[in-house]
Amino acid sequence: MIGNTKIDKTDRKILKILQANGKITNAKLSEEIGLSPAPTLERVKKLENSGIIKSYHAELDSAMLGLGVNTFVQVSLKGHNKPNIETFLSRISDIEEIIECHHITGSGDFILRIVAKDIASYQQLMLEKVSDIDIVDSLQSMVILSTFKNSKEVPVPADN
Amino acid sequence: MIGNTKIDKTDRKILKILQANGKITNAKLSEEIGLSPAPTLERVKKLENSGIIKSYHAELDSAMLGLGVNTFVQVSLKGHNKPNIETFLSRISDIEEIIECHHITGSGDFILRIVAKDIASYQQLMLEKVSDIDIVDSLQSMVILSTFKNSKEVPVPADN
DNA sequence: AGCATTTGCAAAATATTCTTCGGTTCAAAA
DNA sequence: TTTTGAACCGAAGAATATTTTGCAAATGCT
Repeated sequence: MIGNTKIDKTDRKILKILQANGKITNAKLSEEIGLSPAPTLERVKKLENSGIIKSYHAELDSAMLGLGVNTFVQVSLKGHNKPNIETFLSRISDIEEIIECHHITGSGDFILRIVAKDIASYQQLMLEKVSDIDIVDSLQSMVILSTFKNSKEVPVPADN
Repeated sequence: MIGNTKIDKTDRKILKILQANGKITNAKLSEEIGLSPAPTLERVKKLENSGIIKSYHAELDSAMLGLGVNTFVQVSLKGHNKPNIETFLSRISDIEEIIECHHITGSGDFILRIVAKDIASYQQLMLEKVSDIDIVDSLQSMVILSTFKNSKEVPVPADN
């Protein structure tokens, strides 16, 4: 067996807190869940080793970094076969402005999440690096005007 | 003046590293950027106080939590006026399964990111809590089949 | 039930890390 | 040249993380 994964109420509390604040000290975390530091740390380590906690990240303010354009793009490929898909993925995997790529059901084949400095550099990126891929059939951009919710916290359901 | 914000090459290194690993110790971070711990911490604090670093989060494995369904939903409202938009936002703001909501250009008015345990609970959520909002005109769900890229790291451009 | 085993926890000791405080260098401006 | 300020370093003290030990309750087995 690789890893046992029983999540109890205390673990769920921990997960909720660490999603909201990944940099909380173990001491404060233990206070909030009503345990002493030692077993608290033990639980966190177990959650990390089991893979339930995948990683920790700093979230930046993209506007302050000069990344003013934020979009979703629906991509359709000319053929939906495996080699085409793999070609597409390998072409976009190195483009750091493309921060998400999901294979989806529905009208398009993929949906991308892209950030860019401005419309000009966004256009350049799309023309030179995405439209350029010859198996790309159609692109539909959705520019984000404003974001009302952007939670880094996923609900943690009771597993029953 | 609120906060001065000059980002140099070292700051960009720090931002890149903290995006990838929000829990790195200040000691290791200082090693990686070639500085001693003291000025490293000073820079991190400055980036936090300026708002460039907004927060830190643990990233969880949603599949391991039993959240097997992951979707994007395009939402069109019946009227695009301000009261309608505000009504819509207030209705969805409390739904924790809706983890993102963006106002967008294009065919729809909003795009949502939703997580659910399974198709049944997803359907229930959509029917009872989203379709139910009477100013919602149309919904188009895109179910994520697989995710090829899900970077928590935004490119940090040189500001020139 | 009775015994052994496991699990979860707390307290204390140790190790690591953070954080602050002078002191130094360096470059730009007066 | 002198001054000023910014950025850095090293060391010391404070806070934190981590390990170890031992206890108690729950669990499993005969």
